[in-house]
Amino acid sequence: MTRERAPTRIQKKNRAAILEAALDVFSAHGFRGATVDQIAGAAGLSKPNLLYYFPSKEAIFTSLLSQLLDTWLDPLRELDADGDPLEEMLAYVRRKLQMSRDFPRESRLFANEIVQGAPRMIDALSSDLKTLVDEKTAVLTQWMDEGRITRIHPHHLLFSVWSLTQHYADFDVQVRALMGDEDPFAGAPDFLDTLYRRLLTP
Amino acid sequence: MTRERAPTRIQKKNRAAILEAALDVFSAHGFRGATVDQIAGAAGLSKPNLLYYFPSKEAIFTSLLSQLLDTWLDPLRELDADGDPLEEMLAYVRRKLQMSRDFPRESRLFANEIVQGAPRMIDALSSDLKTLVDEKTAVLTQWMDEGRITRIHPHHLLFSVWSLTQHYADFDVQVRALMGDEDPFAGAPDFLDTLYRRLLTP
DNA sequence: CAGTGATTTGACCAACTGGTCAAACTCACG
DNA sequence: CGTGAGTTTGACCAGTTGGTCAAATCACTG
Repeated sequence: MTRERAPTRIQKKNRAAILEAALDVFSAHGFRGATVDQIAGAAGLSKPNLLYYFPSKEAIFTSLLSQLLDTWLDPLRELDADGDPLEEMLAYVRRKLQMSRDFPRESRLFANEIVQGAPRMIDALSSDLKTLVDEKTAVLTQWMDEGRITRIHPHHLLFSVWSLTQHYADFDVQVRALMGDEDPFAGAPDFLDTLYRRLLTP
Repeated sequence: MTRERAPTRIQKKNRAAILEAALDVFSAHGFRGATVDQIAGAAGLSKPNLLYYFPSKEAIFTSLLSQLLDTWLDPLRELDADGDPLEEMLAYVRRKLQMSRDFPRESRLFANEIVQGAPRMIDALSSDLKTLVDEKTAVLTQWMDEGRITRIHPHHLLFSVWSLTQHYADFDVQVRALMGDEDPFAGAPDFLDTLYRRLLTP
């Protein structure tokens, strides 16, 4: 009594192609700046054909968002309350920086959306993300109470990790325009390691 | 033999109203997401009337950009090579944070543009901004050579200031969704002061 | 207060965009 | 190899958008 049939080979291939193309286009132009035609073209489909797989542009976008948000938050989820506080934070920063290098489109997709007021994400932010952040700030606070890392405002500490790492993905053009040939990701790990070591060592 | 007449009272008033409205609308929706009608409405003008003052949507945008870029870079310009290194940097961070609090629209305007590849700003970035950054990184490097602040990559240091401060403007919705009632700008100055004091003190 | 240049507007246009639909085509399976 | 479900498409539509233009209105100057 399956409510929906299993997806066919073609469905799987095309849905994947559409989401991949949509990530490309949405992250580069934002929701409004992207056109269905553009996405269809990038996915190698005609516009009506694309709309056979997704009911609307909005549906593609939200499908993409909810699919990616989980992955995006994984590095924070891995922060282990039982590990060594300083090493846990340094490892978290490293994971986050790697995501900025390896998945800049995902970063820009979220950046675009949030800068414009996150009209399609605000619910996820104030539920899923908030829950996770509340949980992890509690861990940080405990570490501080135990005197194992410097006492600083835990929210601002998390924001600092996000902004410092995502900056390399979101503001990529600017970073590259100013650094010339030098690879930003060559010096960034050391810089961030030094920064958080000095900030967090009590 | 004036090539252009002096602007009339009405011209001054309307041009200013248009740029103010354009800042509002562009910063909230990005270039493509903003409509001329929206800007005209916000400025209290009809669309054709607005286009009497600016030849196109593009012209409004670039006019706005070039007008604001100068102000936006002022905090960095004020960094004084002859001052005390640590205090100069801390003051710079403070000025930058204040701009994020007092001019979040300007911050988001640039953020929107740069995230999308800065198609209309790339020239300004690689000329004006690059010149300024080259000059100031030289100052930072000298301070490091003199052993007056920690030796770290100067570019990454500047990027860190930008990302840490502008985050509060650009990602305002997210920050507020996670902090609840608490005012982000209450704790931020202390956090950043601690961070840079610890990072830069040799 | 007449005349002239500055300002404002309604009507309009062409291009673009998200989305629909019936018809045509393709594929897997018995 | 026929058949029905799954897939693709050309033609089309309505709403939006950036921009134009001639005509009307307004504001300042002599």
